[in-house]
Amino acid sequence: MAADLLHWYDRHARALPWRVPPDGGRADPYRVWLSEVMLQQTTVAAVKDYFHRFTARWPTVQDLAAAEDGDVMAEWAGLGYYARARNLLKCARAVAARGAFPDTRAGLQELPGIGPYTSAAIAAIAFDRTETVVDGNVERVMARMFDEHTPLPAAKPVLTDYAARLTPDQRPGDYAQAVMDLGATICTPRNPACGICPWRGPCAARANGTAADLPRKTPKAAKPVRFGIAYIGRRADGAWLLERRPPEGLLGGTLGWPGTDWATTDPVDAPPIPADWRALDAEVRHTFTHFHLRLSLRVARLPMDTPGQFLPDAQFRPADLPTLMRKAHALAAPELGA
DNA sequence: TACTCGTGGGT
DNA sequence: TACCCAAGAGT
Repeated sequence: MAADLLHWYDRHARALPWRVPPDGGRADPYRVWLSEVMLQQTTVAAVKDYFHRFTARWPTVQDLAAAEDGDVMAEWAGLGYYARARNLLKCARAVAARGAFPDTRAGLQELPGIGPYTSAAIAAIAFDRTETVVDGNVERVMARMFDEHTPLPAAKPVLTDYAARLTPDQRPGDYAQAVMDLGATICTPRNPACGICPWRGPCAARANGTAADLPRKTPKAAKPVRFGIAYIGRRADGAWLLERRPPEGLLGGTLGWPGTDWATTDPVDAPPIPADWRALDAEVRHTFTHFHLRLSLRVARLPMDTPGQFLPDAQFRPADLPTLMRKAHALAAPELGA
């Protein structure tokens, strides 16, 4: 069964920057690790440019380990789930200190930001270990192959067991990528292309006509709306009033505009410094994983003797901000002569 | 176990 | 528009 999938993969593998060349080039553990962390809960299309920028700027794990925290956070800005960037640096420094990546799944999983999926992926792809990767694609493929109706996430252990049963001991890295590619291109969440699937023969859901209904998932809670105010201040010399957010929690470690907490009740105006703050009519609407945010904006031109942390205009790039803060800047900048 | 943690694209 | 979804990890 695995041979059928590998045969399909050999003919349909997509050209992705982090792939091992099909003619036998060696997988670079650093690039495999970097790509897998970036791909956590993130689409291939979103990752591509980030991967190229990171590898161009930091070609080895030693280079990344020596980078400044703020530079890495700025380079990651816009990709989301910023704990990944914080853990990326921790992991790079741990690997640089020990000399190289561990070459076993257990060793890899001790590192920050490397969990059950990523450890298996690196071990299989970079070190040719027979390990089973279980991501969202694999869960969906296994739920259909075995017509498993138990809803996720409760079904995860059985789906993992199914996946392990099918894993071959030849070409484990290619096989891992093949199952994920199958899920991404054929065994898709909606309208699966069962007619051209290399596993259409053994697939139980295909036989039972249930493929499109699997995997089942427990319903998610509705997202509440939260409200807040952000203050975009600019000094007479063009410098911007910005702050580094605390290293834990939402947008932890990223650069952003000072502001109120985000609560389900109307925010109380609380400027970071006294000034002639002016409210903008437009608000930023942004959706996070578990709530919607409506962010009101205040802008002010600030005198040169204003206390606080200012970033000179020449060093300020909106692209260094997370998307929410970038949206706020886009609305406020025209009001501040930028 | 269940929750937290971003963002952009597809339908 | 309002969902759903994406190569999950940490707590």
